[in-house]
Amino acid sequence: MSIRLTHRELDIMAVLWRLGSGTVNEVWAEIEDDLAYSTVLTMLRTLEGKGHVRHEVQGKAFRYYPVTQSEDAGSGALDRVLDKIYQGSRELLVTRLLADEEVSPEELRRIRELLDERLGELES
Amino acid sequence: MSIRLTHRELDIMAVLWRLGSGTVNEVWAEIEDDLAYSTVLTMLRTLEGKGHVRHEVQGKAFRYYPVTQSEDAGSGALDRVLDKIYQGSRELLVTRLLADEEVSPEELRRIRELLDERLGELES
DNA sequence: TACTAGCTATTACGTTTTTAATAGTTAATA
DNA sequence: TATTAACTATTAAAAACGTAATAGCTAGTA
Repeated sequence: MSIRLTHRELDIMAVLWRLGSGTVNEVWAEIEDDLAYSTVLTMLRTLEGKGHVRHEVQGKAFRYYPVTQSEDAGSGALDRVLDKIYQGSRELLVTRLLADEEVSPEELRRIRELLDERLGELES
Repeated sequence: MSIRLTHRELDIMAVLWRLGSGTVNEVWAEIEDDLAYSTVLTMLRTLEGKGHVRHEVQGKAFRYYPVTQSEDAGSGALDRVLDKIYQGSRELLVTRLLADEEVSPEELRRIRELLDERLGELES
């Protein structure tokens, strides 16, 4: 079975993926919701117990590093969305993804390039 | 806050979205995992309590209809994946989505068309 | 009408998740 | 050295999830 992070676990992993690493304090500061410091601490220990993060001692604090990478957690989540919501249709998913007003033409172009590359590979 | 279905709730909603509607029996038959009939029943009642489905009496059975539509639940889930895993980068997400070996050239072409349309809109 | 198959309603319970208070520890510092 | 600020460790416990047994109801049918 694919890796399955809980809601809150994902919030915390996301911070570590973004920062590369973080102390409890750093993670706590980044989390949007108003959690207690000790809650974040517990969460990180839980994640460590599950093998998703590891820590090194840094002064008197622990510095946590992601072990599970976003890709590994991501593919499961994305596949699930693709399967359950968009019934396996990547087109539907992409349609929805690009329907957003905020997508810039530049981003669209880069994505098209990406597609062209991929198509080139297949046709050669 | 966006709609947030639990894992199992999503499984069940996915069936209803696909079939359009379903009795407990029908949903139960479609769910892959080996659940007790009463579990599915409970789940549907829970979903009804949360307003995600409604039912009509059909003979002696209930026929359930989705109230929450896949798009509504989907955007939340997709946005979350986009945000937390791919750090908001649609490119990264699309890259991953199309990296899959199983994607056919036809599908890629259709997606490219989709992109071209969208770009056309923006440029005009 | 009595029976029964097929449903729904009720109730419960183990597990996981989430949150957090508070106790203990340690490294710097007055 | 005594103090304290900044951490980690321990312990609880409420809430959410997931699962299912069993009781109760009802429409058809023998």
